[in-house]
Amino acid sequence: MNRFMEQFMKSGYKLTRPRRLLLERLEDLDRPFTAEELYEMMNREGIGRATVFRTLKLLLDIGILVRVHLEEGCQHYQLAAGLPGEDHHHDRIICRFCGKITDLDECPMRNDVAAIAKRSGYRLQGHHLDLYGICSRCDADNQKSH
Amino acid sequence: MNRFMEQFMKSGYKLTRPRRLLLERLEDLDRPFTAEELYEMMNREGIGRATVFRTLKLLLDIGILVRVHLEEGCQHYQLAAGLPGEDHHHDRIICRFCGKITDLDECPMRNDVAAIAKRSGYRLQGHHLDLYGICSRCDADNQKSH
DNA sequence: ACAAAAATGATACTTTGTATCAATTGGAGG
DNA sequence: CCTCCAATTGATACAAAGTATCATTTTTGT
Repeated sequence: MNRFMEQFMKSGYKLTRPRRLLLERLEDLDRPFTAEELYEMMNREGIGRATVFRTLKLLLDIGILVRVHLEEGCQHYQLAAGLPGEDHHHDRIICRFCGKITDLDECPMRNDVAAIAKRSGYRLQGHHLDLYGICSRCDADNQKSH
Repeated sequence: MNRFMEQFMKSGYKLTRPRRLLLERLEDLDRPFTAEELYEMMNREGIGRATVFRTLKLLLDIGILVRVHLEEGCQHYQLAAGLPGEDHHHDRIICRFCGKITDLDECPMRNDVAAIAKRSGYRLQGHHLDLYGICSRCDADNQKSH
């Protein structure tokens, strides 16, 4: 009976075998995962597709999981508890030509977050910044072909 | 024969009836659209599903379209020419509890873009910033239920 | 231990595409 | 202008990622 199971029952849901197994697996999953990845794990223990997807939805409702939005195969899930407060972010530049992704070393939002939280009234937990452009290499290649 | 059709033929592709019709529709579409939306339009003129998706892919390759990444139903397409340079952006705060979305009135990135472009070597065209948190209302509701 | 309510899993269906392939068409060259 | 053939099309079947239905099973309050 881990912390997720308690939270689950407190929310008024029954703790069944499939749910118990799923919540056990969840403890190890510190990185974002897709529904399909989770389904494959659970299916090896005989748990059906519908149940996995239904349980994912419940966990989102309860707040144990959050959806994170990654460019590639964009529906991912992540433990809400794994989000380290305002430090959770994901900042990068994507080349619209070749798709190359460069992660930003420094977060351009670091000085703005507190002010935005104050003005907006939100308690901020993190962010996701995608800059779009043309990388230097593609830019050079395009110049040549003119 | 509009600018898209010229660019299409210059790239070595045949300008067929379905493609001509699709490129005509494209001229009006200034907002992001999904493949499905485009398919519905084209299908009314008797153009097949496969052709619409194939042509979309070609237009991405050629650079007439870019994919934009919106949270809701995340695969959208947009005219590359419609992107207004560095002014193209989309900044907002999303409540992880109720899903409420608040658009930011001022762009927190406005002062950082030039420096990032310089350091990264990318020619920046726009960005997309999602802040995540709990809105004041959900935050208050959660306090109460403890 | 029992009954009611909740949850399950098999199955069929939906949505958003992709692969196949026989039939058609655009356009380069004569 | 006409012909030919590679490129393209659309019908169809298939795939991946879910969702809806419903008869059966499991939990839990008493």
